[in-house]
Amino acid sequence: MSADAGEAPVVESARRKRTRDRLIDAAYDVFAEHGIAAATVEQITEQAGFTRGAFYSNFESKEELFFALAERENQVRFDRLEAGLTAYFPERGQITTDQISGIVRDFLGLQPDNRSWCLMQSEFQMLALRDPEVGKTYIAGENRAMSMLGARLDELVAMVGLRFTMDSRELSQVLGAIYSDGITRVMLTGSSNPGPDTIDEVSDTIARIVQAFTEPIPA
Amino acid sequence: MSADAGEAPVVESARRKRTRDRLIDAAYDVFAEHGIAAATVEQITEQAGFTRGAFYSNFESKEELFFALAERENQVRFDRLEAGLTAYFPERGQITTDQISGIVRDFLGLQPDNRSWCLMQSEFQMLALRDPEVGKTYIAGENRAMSMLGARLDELVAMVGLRFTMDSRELSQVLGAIYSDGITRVMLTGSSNPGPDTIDEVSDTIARIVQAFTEPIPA
DNA sequence: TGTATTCAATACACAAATGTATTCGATACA
DNA sequence: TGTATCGAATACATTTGTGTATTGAATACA
Repeated sequence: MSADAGEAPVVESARRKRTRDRLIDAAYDVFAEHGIAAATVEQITEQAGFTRGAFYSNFESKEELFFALAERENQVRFDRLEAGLTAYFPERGQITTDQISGIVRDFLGLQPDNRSWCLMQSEFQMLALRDPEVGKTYIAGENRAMSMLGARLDELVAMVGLRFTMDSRELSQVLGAIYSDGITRVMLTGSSNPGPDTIDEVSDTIARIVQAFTEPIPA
Repeated sequence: MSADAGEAPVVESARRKRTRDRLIDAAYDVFAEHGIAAATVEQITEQAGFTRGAFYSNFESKEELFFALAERENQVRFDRLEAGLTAYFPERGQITTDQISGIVRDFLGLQPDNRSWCLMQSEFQMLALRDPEVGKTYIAGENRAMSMLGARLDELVAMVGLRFTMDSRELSQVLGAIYSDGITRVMLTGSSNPGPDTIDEVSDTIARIVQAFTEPIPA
């Protein structure tokens, strides 16, 4: 025990941070391909170009690594959604509901990297369903995202002289559910099936629901 | 090799069927608790009151056991949904949209055993996302259910002089997505949180959407 | 009742993954 | 430049799960 024991180790070296980040990147790929439960520590460290020593020196467990991954990516997605929503409705003034449909289509179609992220979300949800502690964290993230989305949508439709006839948070939840369900179906039918499940169809459905619960602001 | 080799073993003994069924029952519990990947053959057979010998004598792999489970339960759920839908709208004649809301609430609230089934559905979906062959099977089941639901809903609203303003299959998909998302949230907030996520709220949302996309049949 | 067959139990050999104790090289710092 | 520290590599012991080969009890059948 040194003289200044008890002092919290506030700094993490740059080297350590790089290693952790590379492990998280690798875990993203490996978890997406095999799932958290089936993924091995060896696979992750190999993908990252390390041996297992690096893992155990940086994380307690696979789960801890997953939560670090989820937190990082959740924040990235949250910020991107918020920024994207703002960027798409920059100018005040009149806008038609048809234009809104087009915007929804564009916006959703542009979301990159959906496959791995969707798989991570599902993994997270499964953990949440099986462990109440994880459940709290998961729900907190969901609520944060839905509240932000609801508030943003309120602002945005107000800009074009409209308002929602359903609570915007409830509507956000509905749209989120349809979106998740939709992209899952798109991924599943994917290249093998040029059938009716496309991102455009999902966008259309979302636009139709938005339209059904929107009305002009009375004067 | 006996004289009549090459003859297909058409019958499965009653004993064998009982063993398989007990293993499937046990797998339902074990998969729900730990997930397919984390579940061990030992856990399943122990839960069923067998040793691993019984498993390897009846199934090739955990996955084969899961597909047997999924097929059995999928059929049960499908039949129950179809029967339930019919039972709830038995008589022709006028009915108000408020009554429809009540019926939706009742009907959804009554679905038993949601927790394990939802977990199995999620597990199935994850397998489907990672394996195209499984994906085809999964999508086929989904499409079958949604088509049935859409057709049933068409009949039912027609009975009370209404029709949908959205394709009934698309609407079914929307309602299904909201329902899945909703019960997941209910399970997650569950007993720990008497907040806004209740089965009643989910039912209300569904009823509101049905209402928004329903109109009287013009004379 | 005796015989054949079926099927789960048992025992064993093997593979895979884990976690820890230790080593050793690289970086920081004096 | 020398020394201390940090962090990843390595080696090893252990655990855990798998799959198969064999056994033996129960059931079917004559």
